[in-house]
Amino acid sequence: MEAKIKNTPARLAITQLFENTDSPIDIEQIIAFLRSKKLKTNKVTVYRIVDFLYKNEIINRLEFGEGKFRYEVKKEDHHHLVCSNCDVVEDVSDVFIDKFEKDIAKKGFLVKSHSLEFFGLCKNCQL
Amino acid sequence: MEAKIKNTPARLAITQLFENTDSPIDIEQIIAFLRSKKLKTNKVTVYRIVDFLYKNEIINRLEFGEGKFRYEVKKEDHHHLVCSNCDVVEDVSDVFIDKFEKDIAKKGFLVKSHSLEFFGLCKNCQL
DNA sequence: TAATTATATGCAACTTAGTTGCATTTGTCA
DNA sequence: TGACAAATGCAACTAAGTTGCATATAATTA
Repeated sequence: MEAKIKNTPARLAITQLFENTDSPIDIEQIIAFLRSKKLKTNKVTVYRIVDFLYKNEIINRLEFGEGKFRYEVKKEDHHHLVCSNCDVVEDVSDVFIDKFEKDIAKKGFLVKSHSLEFFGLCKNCQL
Repeated sequence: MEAKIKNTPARLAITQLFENTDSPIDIEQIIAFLRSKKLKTNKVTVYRIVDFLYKNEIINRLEFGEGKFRYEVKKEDHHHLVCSNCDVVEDVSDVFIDKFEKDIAKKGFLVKSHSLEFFGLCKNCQL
């Protein structure tokens, strides 16, 4: 039998945030959101809730070379276009990686997950 | 005229290390190497040398979801197979990403760089 | 609806990765 | 062998994330 989860205000708010947010967010942004909802949740609690969601495969953990993690709700296999100028993150759907993974399997490596991100300039920031 | 670089013992040793190392290493490993060479270089200096090599595009900076950076000498476009069990890192050559980047360009995003890593189990660790 | 209790939280203190300012040292080149 | 820019060391700092432990609270059940 699974551990039963308690629907605390912090957990409900964070779940709601992830459901309504499209781009990958960091702990700081989560705390800011909680503050805006008048919840003064301790950062330790935030880390623990995020950790729980991550370990239960509800959210994904990403790194964009910033020296910290970002999180987003798990969705269909996709990758990110990260603008180095304005930090906008766009999604791109997966097309090729499956094939790639088959080639790798032939070499004897068992792929469990992958990460693919593109860095550059979005439409606006090229002007 | 470019800044003239001084060939200090630390810089020479670190350059040598990168030239002789195949898999991506972190700051801790660099310091361990320096110690093994009887150099008790301060960590600040190590960070500064690595930073210099990175900014001068001699080495690449990578993230494998560990909450820290790893570095390797720049070489032909390739990706990594990271074993979650024994931390061995294998290289795979790039096949598809160029095509992918062309598709992305059509959408108006200007790709400057990308990162692609696969996580899973190497041959040995599957037994 | 009150007692029970596992689950969740807050706090303070800690760790690890990386950074900054400033005084001192050291390669290099003339 | 000076002179001086470049590099280093030190100490103190920041930022991200973690741990132990005491307290609080959501949810169950009597």
